[in-house]
Amino acid sequence: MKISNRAMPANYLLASLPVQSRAAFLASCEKVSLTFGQVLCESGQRIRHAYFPLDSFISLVTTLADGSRLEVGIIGDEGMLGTSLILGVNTSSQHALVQGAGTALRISAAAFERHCKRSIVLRLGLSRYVHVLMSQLALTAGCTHYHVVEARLARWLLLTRDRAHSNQFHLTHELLSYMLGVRRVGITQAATALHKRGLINYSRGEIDILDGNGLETAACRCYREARDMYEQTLGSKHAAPEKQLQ
Amino acid sequence: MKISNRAMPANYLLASLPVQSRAAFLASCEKVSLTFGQVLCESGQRIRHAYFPLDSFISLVTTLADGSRLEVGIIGDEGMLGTSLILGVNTSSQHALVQGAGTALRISAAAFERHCKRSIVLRLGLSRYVHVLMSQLALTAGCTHYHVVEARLARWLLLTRDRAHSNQFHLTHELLSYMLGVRRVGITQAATALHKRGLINYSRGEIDILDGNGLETAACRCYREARDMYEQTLGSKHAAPEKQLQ
DNA sequence: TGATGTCTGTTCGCTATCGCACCCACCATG
DNA sequence: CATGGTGGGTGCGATAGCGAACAGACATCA
Repeated sequence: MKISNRAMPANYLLASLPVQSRAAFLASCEKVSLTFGQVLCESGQRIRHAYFPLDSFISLVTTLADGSRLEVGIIGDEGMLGTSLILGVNTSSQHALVQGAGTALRISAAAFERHCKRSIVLRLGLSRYVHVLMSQLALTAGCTHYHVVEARLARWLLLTRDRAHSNQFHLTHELLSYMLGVRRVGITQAATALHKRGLINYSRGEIDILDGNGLETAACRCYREARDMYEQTLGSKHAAPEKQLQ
Repeated sequence: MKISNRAMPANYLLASLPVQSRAAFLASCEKVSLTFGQVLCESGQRIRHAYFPLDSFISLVTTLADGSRLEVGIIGDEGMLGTSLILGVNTSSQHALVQGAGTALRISAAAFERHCKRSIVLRLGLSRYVHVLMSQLALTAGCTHYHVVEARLARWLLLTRDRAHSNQFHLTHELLSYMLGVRRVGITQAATALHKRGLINYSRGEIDILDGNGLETAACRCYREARDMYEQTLGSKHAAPEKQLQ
């Protein structure tokens, strides 16, 4: 039952909210373009806006005291950035940077908090996503610890594909190594292995997924698990999303 | 300004809530004893109760599709188990098992949700803890990935000490290896190293921290960071906690 | 056409951790 | 006092990933 009409990008988290609570909320949003590499919020800093990606996607990166960094989450049109605001906290504890350029709906922190206060169904709907994000954080912690780079890379490429809505996207090995917390050489080796198995192609930063199913087999099952968890909690992204402004 | 009166154990998360919202809440709670190894909720199962440890503490364990397990959080009298309920979700995504026997305040899921609905300050106070927990999940993901077993073990012992309120507690290498996701032998080696440096003693499961400050030096800075984050968001545990029932 | 910068591939020695197997020390119990 | 269970120590080869350095391939721009 996959609906393939991508002519009008939408945010499925917003689309999953009840109609009556959505109109007023959308009126406070503005559509913005996000450029690759843009930093939307920094760890420890005040959150100025919440973002609901439409066709962009955003990495959540945690920074340790010794400076090491690791991507712990990725947010596309299935989610939102700025969940802390739902919890009544207006500082972020992670960096957020744009991995895939595109558009997003943006709302100021103040307006967002106001809407959350006013509409219980809105807050509850978004709270469910906070729960999903927490579960995914825990899952990712385990995955990062136990699984080899090749499987993690495959998983990451699938996550990106789902959010980019395309089998092709731009990503250098350098950047991937940063996301997965390994050396660039480690990515090159894993990517070479996936390439030899005919699953992907890449050249100078242009990655092309040739065999999505094969890639899913190469990935750890964490990919499926995270996806299933989302659908169990928030319903299938593709189950007749209601029409949405913008 | 450390208050050392431990005669009447209290849960500091509850103590941090405004007085007026607390009385009714506490009336719905009952004091229960938790025994070592008890499973309080299972991944994917319905949550029956929320728990606020008094002198017990609880491990949050994530399970991957391939069966590997990893502890991703530890909950003592600074927090609570069952945060999903605050988010309007009544299934847990992690296992929770009792690491340190003792007492806790328990409240049924239904009553908990009712109180959250009624009292905004209650919900907001607990929501801040959800934020802390999320931040700690992200931190732990990075720590687990980058830091060596010895530093992680030191951190874990300090976390446990804080929650057990004692420099001595019972924990076998076997169990520690399970928590940290490494071989038992890996723990033995790390523990031997810490022992040789005069930081800890242990024998047949009885662990004794000899030099807390030294152990903190041996641990990665993630320990301090997590602690600081808690205090920044929820205030110091030891800043004159108001008197509390039970 | 050449110069420079970006992206990818390869190699080498090194370390942390793994998996497995076995042994020893201590304790409780019959 | 014998026995079995639990907790801890040691040793060995295997391996995933690290750090560093270098080389080639391609693109852009002067």
